[in-house]
Amino acid sequence: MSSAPPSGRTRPGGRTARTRAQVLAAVSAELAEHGFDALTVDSVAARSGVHRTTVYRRWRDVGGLLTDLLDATSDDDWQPADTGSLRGDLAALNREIQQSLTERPSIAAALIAASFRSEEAARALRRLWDDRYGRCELVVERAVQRGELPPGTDARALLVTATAPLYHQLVLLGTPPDPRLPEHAAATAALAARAGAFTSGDVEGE
Amino acid sequence: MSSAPPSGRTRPGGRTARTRAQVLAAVSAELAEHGFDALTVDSVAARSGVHRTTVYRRWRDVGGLLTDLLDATSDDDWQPADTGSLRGDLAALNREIQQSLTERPSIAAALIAASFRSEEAARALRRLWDDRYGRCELVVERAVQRGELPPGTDARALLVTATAPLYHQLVLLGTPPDPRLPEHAAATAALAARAGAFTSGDVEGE
DNA sequence: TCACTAGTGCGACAGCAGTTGCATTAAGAT
DNA sequence: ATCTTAATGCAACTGCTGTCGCACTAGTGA
Repeated sequence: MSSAPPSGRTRPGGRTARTRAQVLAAVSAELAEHGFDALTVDSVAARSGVHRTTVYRRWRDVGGLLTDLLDATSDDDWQPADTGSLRGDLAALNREIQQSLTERPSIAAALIAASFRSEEAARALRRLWDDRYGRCELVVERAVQRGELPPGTDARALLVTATAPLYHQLVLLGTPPDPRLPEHAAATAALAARAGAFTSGDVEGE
Repeated sequence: MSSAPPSGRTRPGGRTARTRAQVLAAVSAELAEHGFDALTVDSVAARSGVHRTTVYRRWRDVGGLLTDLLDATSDDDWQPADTGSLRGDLAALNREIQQSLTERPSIAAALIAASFRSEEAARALRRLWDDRYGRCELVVERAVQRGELPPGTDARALLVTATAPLYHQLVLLGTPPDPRLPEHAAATAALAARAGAFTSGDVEGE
């Protein structure tokens, strides 16, 4: 998961690396100044000093640029916070999500927008989410070990339920960010999970 | 909320109405045959037999076309199902949402995609959601009257929590539709709501 | 130091999106 | 029937996106 598709003996040396650095810096700067809507391959190329054709060849489109920027800036040893309680862990996670969707410039928000135009961006985003949700399953495992949750809890379903309201409000509904929403969504999901809502597909009261 | 912006004495008679019908039919057909990605103003114009310029003038862009199609096909007297229980009502609502996002062609999915390119589509979509969520508050009121929920329950927050997992899974995460998800998300939200998770901002255990 | 070639620069090109000015048609009013 | 003008048709234009062939630069290995 590094930069662009290799084609045989790649040559990651001086100039190539410099080109990539210049282009990614330009993407970041354009994103900060004009936002995602104004982000075009041409503007990035002009700003970076690299030729249009080179950008098109190596990154294909705006989605490719954002994907590479994401790979370059993401820390590969990310792990969920350990606050000692399921609710606290989920709240911390939700705060991170709200932060990443609200900050300016938001690479996450830009990537989501780009995923509707670029198949590469869509795949990159799904890989990212799959990776993150996978790591977060640890949160659920810890809660089970603490006896907070029943064994057999569907970690992925719980995590999606806890985080979905944030994405829905901020990305789709376009609601202004509510500082209490991360905690509230976490608390709600934790409450339902404790009641066994994510265990063996059956919900209390069914 | 009818068709296009009027500019004085509008003239909704024969030819204008015929043009609109032809264009909307073409949008629907293009959407069905080639999907949203291939939906361009030009292709719609060509198929409808109406001139490019006319489409650009009356609908501005793809978002405007989808907005008008939505207005034309939406029933203004929609109301949530009354199944006798909160959980049942939410499940029915979620089934409708899953249906609208999964059917081919999905105007809803296309409109969501378009909302990232067209400001008009974005506003139309938010109006639609605001309208729907507003009508669905009735579901929560009924539940309160039945004694299923505590008074003072935040209807909008509950509804968003109940429906968010569907949008998140289907639209953002790109997960294939799970036939049990509508019921499960509804049951989870109903469970949390009964425990007071959406009452006066405080959650049980805080 | 030298040869090989991946990567880049460059210009030209096709194609689509969206706009503008003007001519034409037809809806609605008298 | 006649007039007014909203709505449409038409053609030309700008600007942006993405591609292609060719020349050239500079890593990389010998």
